[in-house]
Amino acid sequence: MARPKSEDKRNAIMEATARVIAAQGLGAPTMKIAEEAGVANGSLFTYFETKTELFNALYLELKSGLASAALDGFPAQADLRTQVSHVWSNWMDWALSNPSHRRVLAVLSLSDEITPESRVAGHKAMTGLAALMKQVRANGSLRNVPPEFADAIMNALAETTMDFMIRDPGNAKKHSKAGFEALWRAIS
Amino acid sequence: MARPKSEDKRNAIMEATARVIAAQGLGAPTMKIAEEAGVANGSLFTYFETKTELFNALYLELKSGLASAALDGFPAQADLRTQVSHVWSNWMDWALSNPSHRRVLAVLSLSDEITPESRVAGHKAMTGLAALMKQVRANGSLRNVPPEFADAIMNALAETTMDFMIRDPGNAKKHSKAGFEALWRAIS
Amino acid sequence: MARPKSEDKRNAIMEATARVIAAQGLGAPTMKIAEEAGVANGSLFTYFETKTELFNALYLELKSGLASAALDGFPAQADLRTQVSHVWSNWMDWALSNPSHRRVLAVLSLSDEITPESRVAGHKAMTGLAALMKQVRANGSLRNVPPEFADAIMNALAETTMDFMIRDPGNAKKHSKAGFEALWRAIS
Amino acid sequence: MARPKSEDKRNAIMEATARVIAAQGLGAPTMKIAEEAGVANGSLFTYFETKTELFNALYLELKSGLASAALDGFPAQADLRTQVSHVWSNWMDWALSNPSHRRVLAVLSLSDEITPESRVAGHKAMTGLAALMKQVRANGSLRNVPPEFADAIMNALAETTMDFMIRDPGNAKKHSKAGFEALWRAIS
DNA sequence: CATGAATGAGCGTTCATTCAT
DNA sequence: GATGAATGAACGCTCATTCAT
Repeated sequence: MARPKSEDKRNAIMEATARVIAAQGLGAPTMKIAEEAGVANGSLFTYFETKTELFNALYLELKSGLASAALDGFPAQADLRTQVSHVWSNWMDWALSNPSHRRVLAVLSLSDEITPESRVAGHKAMTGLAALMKQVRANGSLRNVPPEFADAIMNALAETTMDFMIRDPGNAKKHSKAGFEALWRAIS
Repeated sequence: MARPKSEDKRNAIMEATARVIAAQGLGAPTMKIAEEAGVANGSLFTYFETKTELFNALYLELKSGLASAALDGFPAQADLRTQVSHVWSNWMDWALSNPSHRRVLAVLSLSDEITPESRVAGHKAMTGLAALMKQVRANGSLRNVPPEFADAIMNALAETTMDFMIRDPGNAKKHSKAGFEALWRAIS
Repeated sequence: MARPKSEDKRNAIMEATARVIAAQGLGAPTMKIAEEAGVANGSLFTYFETKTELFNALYLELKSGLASAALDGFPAQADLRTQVSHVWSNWMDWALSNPSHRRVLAVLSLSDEITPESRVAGHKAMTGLAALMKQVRANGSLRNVPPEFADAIMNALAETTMDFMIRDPGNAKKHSKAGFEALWRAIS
Repeated sequence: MARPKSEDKRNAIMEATARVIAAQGLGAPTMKIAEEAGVANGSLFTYFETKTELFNALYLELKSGLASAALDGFPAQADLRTQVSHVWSNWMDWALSNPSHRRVLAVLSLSDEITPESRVAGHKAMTGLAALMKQVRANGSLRNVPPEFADAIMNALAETTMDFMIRDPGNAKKHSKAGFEALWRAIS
């Protein structure tokens, strides 16, 4: 499955997909995606065998982007609260500067076009975060719940907070702080 | 007055819709829904003028069902923590006994077929819960946060918890308790 | 095929049909016709077994109405030109006071829902006119053409003239006269 | 540039449309048209975005065909009667050799799927004829009548004559002559 | 490899007609 | 007989995917 000729074109298609999904939801026609990407509709299928494969690839790319943004400048030496807060801020910043990516990721996550394999791979991309969460759990109230549950709670609170920041960007800072405090109370 | 419109049939269609959405997501074909409901494809449109109308009706019904389940046996005299815990338990029970309803409600909530009017009506159905949440906010850490944010946090934690209960029903009780504790820490 | 209960209802349906065809052309849904007539959609089929039968009945009724209007006050003693002119005027008056009937008749005539039998019957209704036309032909330039041809020419010129009168009612009188003169020249 | 759109296929669709309309009237299903044309139902929409667009294109093509047939071999130097007679003959010949085209054109002209723009364009295609008609009017009895009225009369007589020629082809020549004489009397 | 025309299953919806009430 | 819900075949059109150029 060596990557085909033009990495550029592949990226163009992926970005176009994000744009079209943001605008029209799943059900985004491949024809419109191709047009938006500036390629012929048939060419799309040179890069992705099916629409489902394209969606899964996009899901993974967005998830990776999110994970790497979240860990950017991670303060390895700081105390736990600072570390979690750092990740939280990065996450919120990413959402605020890529609102449509955030929306697309939310929509894709809900879709059943995304295979279990992709979901697992998505979590793998979060490895760095996982380690952090592990510490959180070790020391906090979530000591006795499954790891995924703790992750999911963090994720859920983050998603909720992001939604509010995007909806009301004037108070983004405030919402981010409130969200973090709620998270910290929930998990610590 | 000829054959009257059958409430049974209407319900059958609604339930069939829930089942088909649960299985195939939005995009559920009206033809399959009709078949599943045991009526002719054309009959569906006797009860709901459009697919969108059907989806909105289902959204409202599920939302109302959830709300009334949540408030069932509400302990009006108890202290706040007990009240919230009661609602939480009801909610979890509902999800556990109607896992597909829960999934469908989540999917519909995300869809942009659901009109703003339906969303407002959906919130109206939650009036009882809203009053409870108001007290929670008044006394807790979410004092200074927009009401919708607080609601959304509660919702997010509930959804997350439900997912885990459904995924691992053997430990449902345990997950429910852990979820509630996290919630209570987050909001109180 | 004794006529069913209410002659009134039958007429109401017929008139409603004319109105709906005038507004929407053939393809007028039976449901809309029934509604317009103030009866249940199913009742329509008590009076007319099929939509086609209804259309044929309407065709005949309109044709008869036209024929009887055309012959109203026929000046049996007058000379030929006066007689033709009288019929012509009646015809034009009918069109002017029933423009929608005229339109519907035109549309129906073109449709292939109207059976050959109905067309023949339609001509029968014109018996009186036929006798007149026979005289015209006997004495004029159309001596050697088939009777139907002569009839058709008169019909065609009449239709054309009516269209212009309806389109430009301010000059109705003028158009009627011009049409008659053209007819008279063509046939005499 | 991949497979180019095939002019052949476009024509096949257009002709198939004419055939199906001739057989079943407007309401001709796109699926049947496609089948008749030997293409997949979806392909029809590669060539014509909507059924309406297809019908308008066909209308224009038929109208142009008629106009160019009518003016074929036009005797520019001859006297007026000869010129009109020439056009008349051409018209009748066209109808006789394309009876279904004629029927289809008649049906389409009546339909309200044909846009005003198409009608204007249709008239443009008739420019040559229009000039001829102008002379006819200038010198004849229709001097004081709106041009459209005169055109419509000519058209009506032509249609009537064609009908008879098609119905009774054995006497086509005779009918054509009789029709022309009636026309000439009417307009000269 | 890129292109875009070709394909045909599938969709939401309509509507003539039937039939239980 | 009147009613209007029930039926299911059709319809115009879309779109993921294939394939000739």
